[in-house]
Amino acid sequence: MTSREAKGIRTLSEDLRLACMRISRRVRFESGDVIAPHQFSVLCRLEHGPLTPRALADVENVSAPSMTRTVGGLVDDGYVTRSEHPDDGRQVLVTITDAGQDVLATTRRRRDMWMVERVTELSADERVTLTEAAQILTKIAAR
Amino acid sequence: MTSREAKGIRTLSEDLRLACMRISRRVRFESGDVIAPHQFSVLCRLEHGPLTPRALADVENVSAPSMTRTVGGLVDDGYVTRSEHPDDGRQVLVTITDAGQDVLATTRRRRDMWMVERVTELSADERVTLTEAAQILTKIAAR
DNA sequence: TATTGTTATACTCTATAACTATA
DNA sequence: TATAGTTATAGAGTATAACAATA
Repeated sequence: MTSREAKGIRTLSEDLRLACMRISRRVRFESGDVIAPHQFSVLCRLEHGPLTPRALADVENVSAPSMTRTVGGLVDDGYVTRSEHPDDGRQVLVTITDAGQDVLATTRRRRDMWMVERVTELSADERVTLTEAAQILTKIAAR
Repeated sequence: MTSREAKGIRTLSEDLRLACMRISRRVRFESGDVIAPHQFSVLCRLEHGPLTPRALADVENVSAPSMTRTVGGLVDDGYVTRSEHPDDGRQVLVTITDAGQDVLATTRRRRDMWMVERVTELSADERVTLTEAAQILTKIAAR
């Protein structure tokens, strides 16, 4: 790799990072979320099956008492339910409700709408470029 | 616009938004920031000149008392200083210090490094695509 | 009288330490 | 003895209401 290419990578990385962070920030502030970020994140984890508070705390990188509180709030709002674990009396299963699935879908729809409004204003060529870029960015986000 | 194109826009928008938000989240969690997000944001605002707490509160969309507290913390950490406004005895000027400029530069360097590591692993073709995409995403973030 | 900044107070989310119940 | 979950308590960051100083 030449030094010119290395400088290009630094510039590209900086431009990409800044754009992604600015877009993310604006989506969070301007899409009219009805639930808090930490609540949304937990509901996403429960989308494809119940989890214990311990598992939720680990995957969300928060303490067990914090997750107790977060789950408590979601229960109060009717977005999840607590039930006994079938095999282990110490554990609890947290399950998303229909209302929880609804708020998840609504939040995503409103967030996507923010981006749709902007992508619609682009040229067809720009959308082709972004379609290729989206695959690469998705790969970056996952690696 | 055909219905097929509309569906493409929705899918593209969703993919782009998710990738941007995931990248943003990982940068924030994995780049080892030494200051809190709200502190970083305020320091950025002060980068090109002093501002009053009132102006900072407005641009950051927080209350005046919250900004009093945030500025107080930055003063305690040595990243900004408070001084009298030359023309208006009610107002205060908040100015970034050299240490504040340093922490800003360090934070950006570490955040960019996260992205450089990933962009380096891509093919030259993929980087060409992302170079075009970065311009479009920057436009989206600004509009 | 309006504006700037701060203080008083309260609510939320976070944490660590201690406690209860179960494995 | 170890683990899961909760409760007790405290530390940040946010807010609104009230206050002092200045325009």
